[in-house]
Amino acid sequence: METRAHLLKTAERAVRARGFDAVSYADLAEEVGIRKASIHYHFPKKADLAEALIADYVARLAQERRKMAAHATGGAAVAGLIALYREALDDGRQLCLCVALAAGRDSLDDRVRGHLARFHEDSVAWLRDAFRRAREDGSIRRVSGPADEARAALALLEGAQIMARAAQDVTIYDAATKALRKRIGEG
Amino acid sequence: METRAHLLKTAERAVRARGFDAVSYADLAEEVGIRKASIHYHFPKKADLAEALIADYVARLAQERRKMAAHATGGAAVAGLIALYREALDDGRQLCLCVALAAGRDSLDDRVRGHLARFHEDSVAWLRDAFRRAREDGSIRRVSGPADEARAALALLEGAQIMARAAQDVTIYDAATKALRKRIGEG
DNA sequence: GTCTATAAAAGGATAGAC
DNA sequence: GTCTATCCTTTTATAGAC
Repeated sequence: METRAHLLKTAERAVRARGFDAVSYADLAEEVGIRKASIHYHFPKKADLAEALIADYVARLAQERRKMAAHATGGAAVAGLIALYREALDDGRQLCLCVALAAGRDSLDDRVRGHLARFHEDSVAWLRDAFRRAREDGSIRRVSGPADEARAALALLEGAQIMARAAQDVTIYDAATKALRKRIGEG
Repeated sequence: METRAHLLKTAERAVRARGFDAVSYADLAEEVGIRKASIHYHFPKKADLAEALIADYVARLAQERRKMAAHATGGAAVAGLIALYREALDDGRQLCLCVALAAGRDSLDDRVRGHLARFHEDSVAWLRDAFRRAREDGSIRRVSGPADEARAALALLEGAQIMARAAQDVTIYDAATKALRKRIGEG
């Protein structure tokens, strides 16, 4: 793999597991097998690494969501996102990168904050559409306002991830999302 | 105020705003007005500070919950917790300490992890009882399983805090919790 | 309990050779 | 692109005087 991609992959895993501040160029250098000075060729400042990480992640997630939007019903789309966040948990070892970054120092970078804001807007917009469709096709019971449902659902998934990771136990994620999953029927 | 209490108060605010790794003894020393070496008298290792912080916080929250459990209905108790987490947000500047610590390095300390686990267990147990009462007194609509409702509610509140803090905007917390709040009636 | 002084290590970053 | 070598700063932590 090209070094830059290797670095991004390694850094993402580390940041999602331990937090941005807890990951150093020395850590990355050892894992990737180059010297830490070499990392500065790819990411001059650590803030550049943060920005590359989040840009990459947000783009990838947007793509995943686009794929899932093709699901037959709104309910199936929401169920897909619940499953995606469960996978991302990696058995209680990792958080969503956005949560990991959002929880850390509030002075990361305006570029990072921009990506973070866009991620949330996009996620909420996607969920809102899914809930709207679900209200039409009857695949989710008792949909109130799609916009509020969307924000509540995203908050639920992120919070469930944090609780599950703190306990290193995926079943907590399943318990926290159970009520929402049960509202999703055949349509 | 006694120095130790002053240190704890200052550290809690800083950690909840910026994350544990982003807070140094030098920061605290300046804010509290003593030399950083003096902090080691109260908290020899930084892990000792972490443990004191979380022990303090968990005990305080347990007390707050006990007070709120006296509310007339289960619904009023849940509404109280939603309001408490909203206040704790401090206009999008601070997170729940447990979320701030849980999101950081996974190798904090076994003592800290113990407090973290206990906090979640206690919170969920308290919420489960509130949902049970609400099912009896009719103060929350459509209560499914109280245990799952409890985990979902806690995940929702923590996730809503993170989203609101990332955007520095409390109204996001309100939007995310709106559906739950609307399920709470008079009883 | 708080101070000065200092150690010892880690972290981010740069210069310049190859 | 990657290396060695080096710099500067920050951070945690300790010793010992007051």
